[in-house]
Amino acid sequence: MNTLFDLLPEPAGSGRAGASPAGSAHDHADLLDDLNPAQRAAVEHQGRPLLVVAGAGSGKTRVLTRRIAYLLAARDVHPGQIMAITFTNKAAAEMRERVADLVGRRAGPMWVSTFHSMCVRLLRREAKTLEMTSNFSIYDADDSRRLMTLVGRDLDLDPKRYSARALATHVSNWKNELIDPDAAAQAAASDFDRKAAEAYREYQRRLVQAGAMDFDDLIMRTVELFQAFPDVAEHYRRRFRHVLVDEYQDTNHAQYTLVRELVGTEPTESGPAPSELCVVGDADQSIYAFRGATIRNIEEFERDFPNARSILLEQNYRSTQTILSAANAVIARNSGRRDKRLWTDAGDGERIVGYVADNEHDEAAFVAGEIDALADRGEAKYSDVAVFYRTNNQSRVFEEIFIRLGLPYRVVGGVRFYERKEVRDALAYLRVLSNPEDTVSLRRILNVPKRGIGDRAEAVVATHAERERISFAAALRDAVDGRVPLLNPRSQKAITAFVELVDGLRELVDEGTDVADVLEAVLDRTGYRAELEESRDPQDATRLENLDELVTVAREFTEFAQTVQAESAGQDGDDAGETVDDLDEDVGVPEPGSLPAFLERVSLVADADSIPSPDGGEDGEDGEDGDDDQGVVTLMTVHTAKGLEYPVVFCTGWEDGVFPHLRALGEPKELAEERRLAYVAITRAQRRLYVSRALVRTAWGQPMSNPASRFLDEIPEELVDWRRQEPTRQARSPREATTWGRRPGTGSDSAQAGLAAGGMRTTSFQGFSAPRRGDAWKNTVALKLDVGDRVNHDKYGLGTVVATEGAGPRATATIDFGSAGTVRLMLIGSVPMVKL
DNA sequence: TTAGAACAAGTTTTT
DNA sequence: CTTGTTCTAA
Repeated sequence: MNTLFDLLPEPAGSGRAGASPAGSAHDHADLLDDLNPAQRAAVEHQGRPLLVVAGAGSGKTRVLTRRIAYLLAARDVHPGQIMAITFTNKAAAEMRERVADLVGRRAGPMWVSTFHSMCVRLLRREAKTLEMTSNFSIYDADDSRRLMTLVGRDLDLDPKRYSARALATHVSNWKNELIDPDAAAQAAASDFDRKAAEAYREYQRRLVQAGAMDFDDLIMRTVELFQAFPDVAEHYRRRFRHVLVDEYQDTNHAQYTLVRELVGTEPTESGPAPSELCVVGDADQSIYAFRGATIRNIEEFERDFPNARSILLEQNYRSTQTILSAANAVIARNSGRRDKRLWTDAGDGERIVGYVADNEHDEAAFVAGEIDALADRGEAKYSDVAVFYRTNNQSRVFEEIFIRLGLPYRVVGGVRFYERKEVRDALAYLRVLSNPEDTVSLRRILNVPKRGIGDRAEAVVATHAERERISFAAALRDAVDGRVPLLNPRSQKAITAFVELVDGLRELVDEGTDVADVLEAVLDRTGYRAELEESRDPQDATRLENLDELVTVAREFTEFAQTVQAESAGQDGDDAGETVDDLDEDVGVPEPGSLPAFLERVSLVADADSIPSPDGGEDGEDGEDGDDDQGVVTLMTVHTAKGLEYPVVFCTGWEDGVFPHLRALGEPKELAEERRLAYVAITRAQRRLYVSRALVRTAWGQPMSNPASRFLDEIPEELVDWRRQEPTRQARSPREATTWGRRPGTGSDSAQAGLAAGGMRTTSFQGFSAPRRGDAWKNTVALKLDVGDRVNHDKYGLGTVVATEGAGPRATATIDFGSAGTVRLMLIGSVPMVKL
């Protein structure tokens, strides 16, 4: 929650008292002093476009912030000429703070923001140019999906074949590629594309009608703004002479184009010379292709920006050489990448610890035991430890065991605060109050809580709106006046009550009531709170807490804005020097502390969960610390872990089908991204790294036996200290993994061909110690099986195939092993099984 | 209109 | 096994 306020303009005079004013010759020497040569070059570079290829832990934030400070101190750049773009609010806040540490309050007029905030700010300013309201709502993925559901229904699309989700994804991809509805229709090659393009057009029409933009629009419309109005683009180019982009490998095509438009690529007769561009990123950490990020942008930077310069940062200040060597070895398997080898002068450190668990519970128990031992030995606090997994559902087993052992932990990610139903409901009310035409929000709350306006009534009103070519909100008013045919009196009454309710609430807003008080009124007058209070469902108690939390957030938001205003009123004109132009008047930007400002903030800061930082300092809102000031263990997906670092890291679930994920196994591109994900995971660790896998894992209620992750094989064996590589005496049966003692014939039964190999199983079947060379075996199906085939499996013995699914590298077979149970197995790679 | 049952589907997610 | 969505009966 803390990031909610970090992005507000610094209260005037809040610059750190001790910060030197910077700007003197003495100061810029300091700015370069403790940098390595490559970092220094990146900070000092002038002129041509600059790409800083920053390996994990190579100090890229330091380079960025120093560069900004250096621009101000040594090159006489005005802060108002600087635009720094990040992907997350957290990164933006951190950058702003660190620059402020260096240059004090001169940092004020810089634009340091996310792509999306920056675009919102521009779009609100230029709303008139684009002939739209500056008070537009911002739709997130959930809103988009809901709107698409309505569109799909109206176009009579079969929701099975054309799910709102799929359509919304398709549209999002188009927008990321800057393809408008016309172009989409034009290029549509398949049936699906044609329908989707049709849906796209309608979807867009409705967005406009609702006075709303989705996340992708924010970028795309800004690009359109620049391209359609060259004078507007030129205006901003003159203003922002320095553009810096963080995490460049995560940009999509639209964002890339935006950056190009922002800096300009060629000098024109009238316009300014291109602005100075500096992008920082690491292609090896590109893990968001599924969201439209295209690694191409960083790979082709030199082609996109001719005459560009690249600087490579390979020295790492985070991890031991052992960890870096593992990371280097894994990522080296990706083809076509720019060679890059991280190194450190910090020494080798401990070996990586490996563990092969019988099942996921055993794996979790191992992790918990290790954490406990590390804590006992005083080698790490709980807050030094992070546990990574590929998918969110894997957190459960860890939670179960941690709870049982009383090990304090915190799960980061999953369903975020602002994605919770009750929070979204409450916000939908606020959005309707702020923007009456926001149809998606309006229809969301129409019957929440239940007030007798069912699907039928809603459909009748929607039809009326469509026929009369009026908005849904207007149609509701028609319903009140009895001008909607086919609406039964009961529904009409309910709608009237609803409209009056909303009108009453809107009066509060008009009177200038604080956001928090409006919110309280919403919860009370609608009966939303009462309904939850009456419920006996324990989940509803949590919902109430979340709503209270939201009220608190709103309260703090207003108070914070008031503080800022009071302070800056007192110190007007004192700070930050003269403004560069009218940009700082911030036309169209909502009044600080107002309802629209609040809504913008919560739309753009979905980052509600704070992550306990490894230094033990907790920045979360629920401050219950672990005992003895040890903090808490952090659990999260690898994606969430990007950008973070921990002294001790557990990489769990390293199994083919889990990590790399099943869906990636057949696709070389996706597999490469999984490998980058593995690289990210490994490079989070500072001192100690653990890698583990489970032989059997329950997936969808069925036990699955997964082979070792290929990424494990890719770590040089001498770096790993395997604590355990084979199942002990137990757990050969997938059915009774924990209670199993012995099973007939184990070890000596001649029918158990696989097991007869005895100790050799370790090397042949698990194969860690003999990493295979070449990738050919990996994408081939080891066994072709059909229903009815008999097989002999190293672990489970004789079985009969009862079902097969998928094809090629994704093929799985469900096999009945009689007394050993029924197991679903993947047929890729080295299946320890033969067909009879 | 609503509540309950049946049913299907199931990565990752900075904004 | 979960979760969310759609269908059916009151």
